[in-house]
This record gives sequence, C-alpha cells and structure tokens, in this order.
Amino acid sequence: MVSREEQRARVEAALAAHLLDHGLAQTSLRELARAAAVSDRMLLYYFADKAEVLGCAAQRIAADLAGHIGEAVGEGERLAPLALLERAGALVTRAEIRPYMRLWVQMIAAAGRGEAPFPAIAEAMLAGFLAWVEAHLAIDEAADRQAVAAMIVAAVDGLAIIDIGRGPDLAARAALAIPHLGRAL
Amino acid sequence: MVSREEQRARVEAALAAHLLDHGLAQTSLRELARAAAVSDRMLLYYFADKAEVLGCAAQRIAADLAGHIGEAVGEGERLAPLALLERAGALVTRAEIRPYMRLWVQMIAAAGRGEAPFPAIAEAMLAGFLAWVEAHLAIDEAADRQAVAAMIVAAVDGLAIIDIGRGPDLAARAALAIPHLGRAL
DNA sequence: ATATGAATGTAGCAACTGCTACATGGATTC
DNA sequence: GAATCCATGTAGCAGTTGCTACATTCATAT
Repeated sequence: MVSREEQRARVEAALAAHLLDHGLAQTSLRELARAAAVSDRMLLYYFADKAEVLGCAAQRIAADLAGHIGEAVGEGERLAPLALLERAGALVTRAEIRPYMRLWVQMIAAAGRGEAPFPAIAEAMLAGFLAWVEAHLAIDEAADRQAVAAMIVAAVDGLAIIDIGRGPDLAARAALAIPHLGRAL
Repeated sequence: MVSREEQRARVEAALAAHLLDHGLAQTSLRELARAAAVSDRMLLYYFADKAEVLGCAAQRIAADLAGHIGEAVGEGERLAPLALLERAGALVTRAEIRPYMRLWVQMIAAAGRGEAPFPAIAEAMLAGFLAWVEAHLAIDEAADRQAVAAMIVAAVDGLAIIDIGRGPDLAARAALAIPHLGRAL
C-alpha cells in the first residue's frame, strides 16, 4: 500500500504527460485512469471530482511550461517589443514546447466554453504569460505597457494556432518572419 | 410540408446563429435540434450525421465571416505588414466579429483534438485567412510573403485568445498597441 | 380512389458519462 | 487479539450521447 499523497503526486505526473500527448480529447475519467494506471474509482479517491483531477494536472503543466519559458530570456534581461516577440515566438515550435502550446489552445477554448475548471486555469496561465512578457519588455513609459505585452502574448499564442491548423513548418517560418513585420514595401 | 432542401437551409441558418451564440459548448444533436426548432430525428433526416450537421453550419459561418472581413480592406488595396495587422486586429473585438473569432478558436481547438469535422473546416478557414492577408500585403519580394502573412494571421487570432481569457478590453487595447511594436526603448 | 414516395413523429437501443454504495484487504493501534 | 481506519476492488446507477427501427401522415401521380 502506498500513501494517498504519494499516489496523488505520481498520478498527477502521469496525467500531465497524458494531457500533453493527447490534448483534451480523451479525458473521460476512465481514460485518464487508464493513462495513470489506476482504476477510475481511485482517481476519485485521490481527487474530489473530475474538475480537480484536470485542475491539478493542468496546474502542474502550467508550472512546467513556466519553467521552460523562463529559460528563454535571461533574468533581468529586457528586450524591445519585436525582439522579445522574436525570442518568444521561436519557442512555440520547439519540440519540448510545442505540446504545451497545443494544449494551451485547447484549454483556452475549453475556458471559452465555460467548462470547469478551465476558466480559472486559463486566466491564471494567461496572467502568468502577461507578467513574464511585461517583466522582460523594454519600452518607453508613454506606451501602454500592458497592452504591448498582451499583443506580444497574442502573437505568440497565434503561432500555436497556425501550428495546429497548418503544421509546425509554416508556424516556424512565420516566427522567423517577425523581423520583416516592421518593413514596408 | 416543406421540402427537405428548404428546411435544410433554414435549419442551417438557425444552427449557425446558435453556434455563434453558444460556441461549441452545447452541441449535442438534441440541443442543436432544439435551437433549430426541429426534432433531433429530423436533423439526421436533413443531414447524414452529426459531423455533417456541424460541417454545414460551420461552412456557412465561415462564409459569413469572410464577407465581414472582406469589407475591412478595400478591393485591391495593399498595406505594409504592421498596417495590415492593425486594420485586421481592430476587427477582432468589434461586436459583429467577436462571436466569430471566439468560435474560431474553439474550432481550431476541436481540430487539434482531431474531432470531426473540424480538422477539415479549420484547415479551409485558415487557408482563407492566409489568402486574404497575402492578397492585401505590400512587402518586397525578398521576404517570405506567406510566412509574413501567417504571422499576421497568428497575431490576429491571438487577439481572440486574449479576448477569451481576459475579456475584450485588454484585447482591444492590445490591438491599439500594434503601432508601438516597432518601437524600441 | 388508390398507390407511391417523401416528410415527420414516437420510442428506444447500446455505449459512454461522472459518480457512488458497498464490500474487502491490509496495516496500525490499543 | 480486537478494533479501527486507510487503501483498493466490484458493481452499478442515472443521465446523456449518437443514431435507428418503425409507424404514420401528407402530397402527388395515375
């Protein structure tokens, strides 16, 4: 017999891996249980209900993603908007990050449908993204700092949409095209 | 008695309206049928299966959206990347367009989950967006034209994500911040 | 008027959903 | 050794799902 807390942690990790692999497609309690190699009965012993199951797994995923992203720009380093966008955009199609971004789009969509627990999760994750960008954004005080940060986050997230709809190749090329955005004819 | 074709058209319009209102949240055959004021039995008389029900409604929605977007930039008019992005970005939070964009994000997510019929629909819609942007994009031939277009589409779609996660206010401000993207400290 | 086929209603099946009641094993405590 | 409690298994309920079998009505053609 293993303590409930240990199992919870192990199951959480397995669920996170499963979500990253399969997205929010197969997320019935029975499928999640199979992915975590426990019975569905046990899932609801470790967690209160399905929302908590998904919520805990998503929280862990968010933390992992934050860790990955944190490495992209040095502590205290600050970049101009397009430079920061370029740096962040290059992450989206990297093999370690791609599953996170694809899942992120599905979570935001679930939040849009009002499906618990995703509204809260999406809001928290988005706030994290915005804070990270703002912290590394070099821009004069006259500009709406938060709005510029939001636009950068939007562009990065949009790359994930391109990735989903057309594959990573176009998404990667789009990211590389960021320096051309500022150029006129 | 009404001809099957007439009913199909009427039902399609009702379904499109319902999807724009409620997203992909309540899309069981019984709910869709209620929204269209027919019996679920009839839905599967007009359409082959649920995938065709959603597919036809989505196709109509895509056509409507294309119409709305078409008005944003004059026929034959061409703009520099950031200018085009600004023009398109301003649409996302406009009251008539907002429901379309929110639904679009949900469709892309469903496509990412492999849920029929959305992979095909999402691919077609995305191709339409890309073609529209490319057609209005003024940029020198040295640049990867398709990639720049993809980046613009990404940024616009990303605004919809901000809208979903944080509401239209920040999304609108982010769109207004586009001119600041090119500015350094 | 009768036959035919299209349009519609009623009822329900089988699979899956989240969740629960109940029983049982094994360890710990007294 | 008895009592207790945590951890786990079995079985199943009630609701929802996509879809279908079957019966019926109605319009039209002969």
